[in-house]
Amino acid sequence: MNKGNRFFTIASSQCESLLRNFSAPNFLSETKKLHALIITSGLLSSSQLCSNLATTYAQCHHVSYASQLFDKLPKRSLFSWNTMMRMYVQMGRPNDALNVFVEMIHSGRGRPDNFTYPIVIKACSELLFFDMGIGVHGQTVKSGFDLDTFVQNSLLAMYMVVGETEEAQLVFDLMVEPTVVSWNSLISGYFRNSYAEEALRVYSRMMDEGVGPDCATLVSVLPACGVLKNVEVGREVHALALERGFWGNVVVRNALLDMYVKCGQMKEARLLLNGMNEKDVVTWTTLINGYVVNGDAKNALILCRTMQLEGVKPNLVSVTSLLSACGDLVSLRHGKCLHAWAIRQNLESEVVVETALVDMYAKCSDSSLSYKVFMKTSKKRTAPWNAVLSGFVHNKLARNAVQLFKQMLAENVRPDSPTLNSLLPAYAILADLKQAINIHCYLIRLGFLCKLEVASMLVDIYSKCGSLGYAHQVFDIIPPKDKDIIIWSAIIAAYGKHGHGEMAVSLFYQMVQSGEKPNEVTFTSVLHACSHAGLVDEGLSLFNLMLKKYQVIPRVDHYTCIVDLLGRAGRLNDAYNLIRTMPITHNHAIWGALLGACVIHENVELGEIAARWTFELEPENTGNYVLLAKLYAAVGRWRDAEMVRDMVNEVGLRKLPAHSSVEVSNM
DNA sequence: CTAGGGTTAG
Repeated sequence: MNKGNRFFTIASSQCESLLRNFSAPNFLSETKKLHALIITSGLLSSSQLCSNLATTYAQCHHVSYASQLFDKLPKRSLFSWNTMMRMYVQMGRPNDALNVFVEMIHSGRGRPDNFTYPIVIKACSELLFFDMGIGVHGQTVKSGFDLDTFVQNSLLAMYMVVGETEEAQLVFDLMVEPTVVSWNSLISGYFRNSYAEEALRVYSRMMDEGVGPDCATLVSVLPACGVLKNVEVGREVHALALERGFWGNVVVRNALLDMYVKCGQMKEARLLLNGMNEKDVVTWTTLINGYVVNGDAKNALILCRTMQLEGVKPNLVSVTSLLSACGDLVSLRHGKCLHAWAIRQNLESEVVVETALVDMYAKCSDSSLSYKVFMKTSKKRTAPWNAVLSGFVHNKLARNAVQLFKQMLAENVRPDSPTLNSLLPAYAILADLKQAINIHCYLIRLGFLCKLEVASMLVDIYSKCGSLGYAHQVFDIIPPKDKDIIIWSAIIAAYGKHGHGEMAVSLFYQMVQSGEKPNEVTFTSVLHACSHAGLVDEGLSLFNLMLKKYQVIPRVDHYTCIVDLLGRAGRLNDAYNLIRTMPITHNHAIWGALLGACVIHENVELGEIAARWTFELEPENTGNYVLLAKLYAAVGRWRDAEMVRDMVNEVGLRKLPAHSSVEVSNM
């Protein structure tokens, strides 16, 4: 042996024990040094050491060294197979993990064990490889590993991920001793598959059976309390968190905070935040977003300042929420500030931020900027298209919306239900029958027509186009038992709009008979139908029905319909008294209804009162001046009529220009 | 060595 090499050699037993200790990513450089030492010591020929080195590299997440060494191994231990697969799953490469698994099976060089299956099953569920997952499940049954708790838990999780809740429940029911992990998977799985009630039921069963919950339990059950707005159970969980010492976990605290937010308990949420001494960016963002979704955008922006003052930087999620707040406040100034901030933070090319920016500019009525941001986004995702579409419709740029939708199809971007929810109102604005038939055919082809909200919007579109026949056809497609209050209201409004009062009223009673409880919107539609068709008695009795039987608190538009009804019947004083005695504040519409009636019945005294109110409440509407002039002319007061007409011209000059169109250039 | 968890646009 060469004496000079003595200091640089190392015994293979030493290597083995060192390698065993280097089993985490932060030992990568040590592993590399040891690797070099093994080579210079001539120990690489030892297959045992090579195997150890490969697995250590796998545990250090060094894919290329691990796989190079692993591929050359003459004999592979089960441990090394498993470690390779786990490395790939942990590195977010489940596909490669499955390739290793397939190689293992086909080469006949290894038999999967109870450690292999959970890794493989996890890879299947991450790839949504449902069929393969079932196959692996079958293999576990054949080999008897399906009785292993870890295997069962991973199977349960996989079935939940792919949406097979019944299969998951079956796995759970067959477990001899489900652990807290099994219960947690069941709870969060039901929640993620939108069975929130079931999630709560499982939780209470778990508590009844005396299974000790852990942090994950609380974090799994709290979102279910949130969507169900079940603050009672939420408070119980809160108490449990304090009692069992889970309060120290920031994730639990954030989940609790979000539960209060989702239940609309903003005061409690705020108190909770104020009482926390450790707050992370998620804590703040949860409350900021809470203010936004609970309609208090102003406080969201204020809270952002507070957060920054406490030294916490907003993240991508915070910015999207805050941009939404700016849209709600129609505050272009704040929105632009946030846009600039997002650019500085290099967040502006994140899809969620881009989408939020498009949406914010649209809500602030700046369609050009909205479109400009959209042009810079990646056009592959549906979300930015939806945002710019809904923005166009929001700003009444219906033609642009339809044009953009066609472009979207030309570029093979797949529309989803939000796309249609944004787009279809554009067709209602256009009121173009040919276009309506076009989109109708398209919806049939894509199978979107079975969706109730889509059908309801189509009813509205045909109604706006003046085609009651088509509207009714669409209405009839929906089976009676599936018809909801929205589609009923749409068809009632359609008939009402075109003066078919009797039909509207008849449909209203059909709806009641079908077991649907009319709401304030339905009553608005049917009352409007009555006033439009002059069905005075019918309208009054329906109004009575609304107050007495259905206990609907009337809004100003209900009163407007009644004023219109009474007015048409010549009962002008009754109408006037109703306005004066109703328990809510009047608006321009109700006085407009009275003014219209006064013109028909040539009542100057009340007409002047009504007109004065409309001028006050709606000074830019020239129609009211025209009505008053018409009234004066009808009773022969020509000079007064002339004077009012002159006022129209003055008002007309002050009128704002109509919305400008946005140029949709070729992309 | 293996299984379960929170905030996000339209």
